[in-house]
Amino acid sequence: MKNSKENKNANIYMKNIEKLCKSNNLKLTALRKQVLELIISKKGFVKAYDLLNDFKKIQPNAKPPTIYRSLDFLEENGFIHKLQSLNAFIKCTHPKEHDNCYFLICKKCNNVEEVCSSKIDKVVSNTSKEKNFSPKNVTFEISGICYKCMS
Amino acid sequence: MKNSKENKNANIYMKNIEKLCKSNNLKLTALRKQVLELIISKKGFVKAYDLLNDFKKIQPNAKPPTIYRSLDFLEENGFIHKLQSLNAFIKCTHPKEHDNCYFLICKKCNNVEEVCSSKIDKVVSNTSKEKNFSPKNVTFEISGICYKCMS
DNA sequence: TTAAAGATGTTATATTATAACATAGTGTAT
DNA sequence: ATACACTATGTTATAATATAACATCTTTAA
Repeated sequence: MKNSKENKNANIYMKNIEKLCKSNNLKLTALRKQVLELIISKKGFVKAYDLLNDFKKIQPNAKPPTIYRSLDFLEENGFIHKLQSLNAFIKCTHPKEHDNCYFLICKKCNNVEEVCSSKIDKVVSNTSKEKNFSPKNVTFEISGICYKCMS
Repeated sequence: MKNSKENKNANIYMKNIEKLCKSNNLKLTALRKQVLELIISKKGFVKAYDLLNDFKKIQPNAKPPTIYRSLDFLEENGFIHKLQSLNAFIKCTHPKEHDNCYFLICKKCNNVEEVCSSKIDKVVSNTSKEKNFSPKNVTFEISGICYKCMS
């Protein structure tokens, strides 16, 4: 029951990705799609080499570049994010809706909450303006303990 | 002339670190001090293995753990920061003055500006409160183009 | 239909980081 | 001063993360 619900959500998610790729003229190849499906099938973040091992079940002779190239494509286009403080990857919860996403990472349960906040956006742009800086990418990751893990 | 000024600044910086270690009961061993001196002698950030190569000029049989352990000590105690998006390290411009530091990283000239801003602190604490999250470490790195590199 | 561009396959290697255990130094209670 | 515990460092090995370089296949557009 729970699984079928998750599958349904995953299907909806993938349909959306396909639509976005079509409208943005992006090539969601079989490989890239399979890699993304593996990523979204995970509860939380995933490490590149774990992904590679998973992927080898589909395609036994997959190699690191297989995965890293797909990760590059998916990240460049905002379908996944790299968590820099963990060297890990996680799906974007709302691809193509805006630019930067921020993360709360629980050290205990490893849950990652994606936060999208105009307040943070503003702080980024204000800080940049003050410093005469032209921002391109923002890494904003707060690690700590989530409410579920606080006793 | 310029060099002697830099040496003087480095000396002042190290005196401050020594004072802080004394008052905080931290062991600034010869090794740790030499590693920190190498880091502060760099204009910007430094990669661990570059540091190791530099350090080998002093101590030819230095190994990765030599460096990483010192980096751990220096980071834990707030004397240096790790730039997560670059896998690199940089001295803290004002050690022990507060908790979190934020960075503007220029992709062109590789200059890194450390930013300490109560506005950012507030956004971190407000975001955390909203999400019932207890923050421990903050990674906040904006990469882009600095004003000197804008044409 | 064919040249160019893009995607994937494949081998090899670069880069970043830590585990595990041995040895040496330091502080402290006796 | 001695012996113990603790911390730091030395050393070997390897784990974990990521990319370079080149070959081949596919797609696209002229």
